[in-house]
Amino acid sequence: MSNQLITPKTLSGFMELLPSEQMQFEKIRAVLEETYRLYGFYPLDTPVLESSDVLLAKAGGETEKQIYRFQKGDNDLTMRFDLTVPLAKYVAKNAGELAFPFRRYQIGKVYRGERAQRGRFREFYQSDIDIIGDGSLSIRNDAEMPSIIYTIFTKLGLDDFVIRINNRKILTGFYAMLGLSDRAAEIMRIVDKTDKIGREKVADELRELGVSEEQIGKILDLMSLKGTNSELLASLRAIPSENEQFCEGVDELEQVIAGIAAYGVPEKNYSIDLSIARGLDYYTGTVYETTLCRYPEIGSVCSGGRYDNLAGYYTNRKLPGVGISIGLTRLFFILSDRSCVSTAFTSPADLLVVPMTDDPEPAFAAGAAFRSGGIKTQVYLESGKLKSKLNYANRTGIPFVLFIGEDELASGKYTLKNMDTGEQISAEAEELIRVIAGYVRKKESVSVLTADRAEPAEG
RNA sequence: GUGGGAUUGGCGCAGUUGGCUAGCGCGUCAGGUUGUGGCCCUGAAGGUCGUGGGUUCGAGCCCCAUAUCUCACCCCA
Repeated sequence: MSNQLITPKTLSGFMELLPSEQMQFEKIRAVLEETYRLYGFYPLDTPVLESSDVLLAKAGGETEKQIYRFQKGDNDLTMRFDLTVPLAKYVAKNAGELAFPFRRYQIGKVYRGERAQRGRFREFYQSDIDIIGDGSLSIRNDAEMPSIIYTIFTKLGLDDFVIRINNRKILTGFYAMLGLSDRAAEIMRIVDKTDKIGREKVADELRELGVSEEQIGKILDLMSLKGTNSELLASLRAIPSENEQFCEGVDELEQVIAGIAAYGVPEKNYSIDLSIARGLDYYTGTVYETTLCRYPEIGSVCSGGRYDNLAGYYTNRKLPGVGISIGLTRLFFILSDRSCVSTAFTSPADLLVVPMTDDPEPAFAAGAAFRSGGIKTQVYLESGKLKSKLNYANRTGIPFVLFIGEDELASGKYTLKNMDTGEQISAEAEELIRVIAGYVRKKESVSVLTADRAEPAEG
């Protein structure tokens, strides 16, 4: 009979969590969501499936190979591979109904049919915010994005991160000045890999592309400019250029950097980095990439940028936007892998009501009373030994158990046991609610992450 | 798509140059303790060693094939 069983398995590249891990994940997710709301973004939920012609309007090359696409009847369907393209469609479709600038956040699963790898998933959460303008959108929005990221990461308990910022106009303008406009996109893709493969290999790849030694030298010199943000801006200013795009890029970058400072983001958490370019080619100006300093090898956990014409595939209306996307699944994976996520307080409830008599009704009444007092309450409904009931509270981490037996029914008071301390008190519901609420509040005030104290595990 | 590693009770692993009844830790269940958990002690259940062939007196171990997982490359969150 056992040979007829089907092995319970989860597909490679699909993350599935145990209950306490899921609680941790949800806590992080809640921080993101709260923060987005705090900054005045609308929630948005678009379908996981879209018509292929809609989703693949801009795709091509590598992207297309990694897409989940299939036929159902006469429909050609594709699973979304990011949240930005569906947003572009949504805004184009509903432009008449929306108030611009349109600010939305979306936390949702996306799908990429690439080979799974450490920290790389086929199904993963992206957590996006974007601001879309009608006709135009102030560059100041480009400065707001990093400030939101800063707020979120700080709330999570991370402080050792850098939001790296560049502007693609600087790169495209610069490459144009070198007479390399025709290969700008490829050059950016290569340059973007510097962190990973190093200067030498970047030079090799550029050489293969047919870029001359002199040009390579200049490209490498530009991207390896070092210094503080103001020093870097000064260096850029010092580059003699008549190229309009280049100058515009430097202007924009300067405004964005000034804006981020004005938003109160500490200097150590953001910096100009002329080597980041982003692979996706819909970015037209500001680009961001965020790395955790303790874990540089995992790459970017959050990236995005400015796109002037993403909705251009769907409408003639000009709808420029700027957005940023947190790779929530990857962020969670790496943080819990490094034991940085606090395992404290992942229980689904604050109170477990345990009936000690055959009559469950007093327990139901107690459950209702504590819930209306704001206490997350479960009533234990199974028969069995007290030992296994208490053990259930242990396993799930429920911090309080309420006993309702002969004694309690006779006295009209409940017995409340604190599972951490073992301490028991006897009182009426109202008082016990205060005790539980106070205890729970204290426990919940602990930061979601313990990253600051954790040593990065070497592997 | 290209390379490397792995697959042994629910989970994590050990298993020597091929040799008796395949072990360990965690977990589960029962008891020690019938309204008081975690710790401890005792005991029990649970395995066709991924699958299919082959070599051998004998295979968890060697050979071939295959599946799945995993790490890395490409690309990306």
